[in-house]
Amino acid sequence: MKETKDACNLNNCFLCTNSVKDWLPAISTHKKNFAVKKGESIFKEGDPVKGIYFVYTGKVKVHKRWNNDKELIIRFAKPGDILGHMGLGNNPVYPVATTALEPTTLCYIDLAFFESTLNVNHKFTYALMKFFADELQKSEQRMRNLVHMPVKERIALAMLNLKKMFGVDAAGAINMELTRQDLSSYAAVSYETWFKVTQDFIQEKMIAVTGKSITLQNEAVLQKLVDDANGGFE
Amino acid sequence: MKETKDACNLNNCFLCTNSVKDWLPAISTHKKNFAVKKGESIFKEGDPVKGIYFVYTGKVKVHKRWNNDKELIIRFAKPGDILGHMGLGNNPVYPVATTALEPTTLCYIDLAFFESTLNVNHKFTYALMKFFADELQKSEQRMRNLVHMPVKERIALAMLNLKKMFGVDAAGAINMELTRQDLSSYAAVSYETWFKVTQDFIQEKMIAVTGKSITLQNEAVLQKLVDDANGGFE
DNA sequence: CGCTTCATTGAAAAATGTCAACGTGTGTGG
DNA sequence: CCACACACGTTGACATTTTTCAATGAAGCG
Repeated sequence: MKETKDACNLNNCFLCTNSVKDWLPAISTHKKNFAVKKGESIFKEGDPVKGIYFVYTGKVKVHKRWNNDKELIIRFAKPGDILGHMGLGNNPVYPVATTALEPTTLCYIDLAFFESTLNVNHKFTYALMKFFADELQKSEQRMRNLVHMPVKERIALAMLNLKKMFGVDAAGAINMELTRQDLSSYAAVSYETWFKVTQDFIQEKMIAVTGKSITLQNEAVLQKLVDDANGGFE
Repeated sequence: MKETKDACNLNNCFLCTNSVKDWLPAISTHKKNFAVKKGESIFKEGDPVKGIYFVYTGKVKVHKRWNNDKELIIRFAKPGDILGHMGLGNNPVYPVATTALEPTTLCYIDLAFFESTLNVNHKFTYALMKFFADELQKSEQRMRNLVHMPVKERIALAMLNLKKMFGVDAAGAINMELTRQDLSSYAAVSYETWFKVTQDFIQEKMIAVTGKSITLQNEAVLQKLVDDANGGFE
């Protein structure tokens, strides 16, 4: 992770777009920008919290390790999102790890300046509170889904989520390259299981896979799988 | 749920303890107090969000339904906690249900006044933001635990959590009465499985159960189960 | 006393993960 | 350019875990 200059023009991250105008100069002085290479870690589980990151460009996975070789991808972060906010509570240690999935640029402010910002910049505090409320809602929704949904449905849901989050490219493929390991970690299933279910989906013409690109060919059926699993409750 | 007078003296809920002094009169005028009977629902999944609740006394479960007959208990709320905040994001519908587990008193403010509070009362917004950050951290931790931990460990963890959250009574039993259904929903396992594992724990003198009281007799072993499952990662 | 509800238990089924093997490519050093 | 090792995708068989189902027993209640 390398510090860079001028990567950010104060207009496309959560911090800047949610700050009052006259606080921007202060941000400009205090912020740092970083460039992160694909596959590089931004922080790891257990690292002491020193500051908070805002994603400017790129994509990042937020994950939690399990038993040395398994992991669960909690969520993805994309431009406009926040990283490292879970360390803001009482526990001064990051509870999750974050890794760039493609070249990523970040805006960073240290905890001290972050606290000043919260005190001065009420618009930001408010926006942050709302952001957390949303994240919490998503997290609890996801918790229930992961706990109760069968594997097939979880994988269908994962694919739908990815498309919703990252959109599709010109060819119609989900605009995100993930290793198969990552895909299975996101759906919270073993790699082999993920593979087999995916084969089924391909057989049934619900998705198409070429290399690392995934195209949803029949979103309606995938959605129906998920809906049926929910039994009418969302 | 019945409205009551004078149930709250402005000093023991999240709202009041985190507000600036001169905002308390306004709260006093706008707040409502409710008494909820054991087993009664405060709001249900899908209900439109009208306001936010603060637990004054009692205990509440926050749960999400699944397929008409299964549910997952997301978390518990006790005095000082907040209910209904997940509706604060963009989605104006409660994503979870809340049900009183014993006679409970609540403080309630409607959304309009809540928004005014946020605008005026920055101390409160700040505290709320911190609260959400903590909740989010717990939620993500719990998500990973529920996904990766085997049943036995999940149940051990559930018991330890309950003790940590609610403490013990004079006899040393966990200070909370839950139906066995609720217990299994909290550990995210089927009722029968919960029962069988619990029997094992009793055999091995790790817990004792009399009626609805549960006593942890060997917390260290339960904790070790959980720690081992985590493989050194917290 | 009969009925309903809940607790308890065992057996069977279903879902998922684990393991090992095989093939296919891909890069490297000779 | 070839041979080899190595990583990774792919697959099937198998083991394990967990749930589901059904039967039985116990307990409360009109």
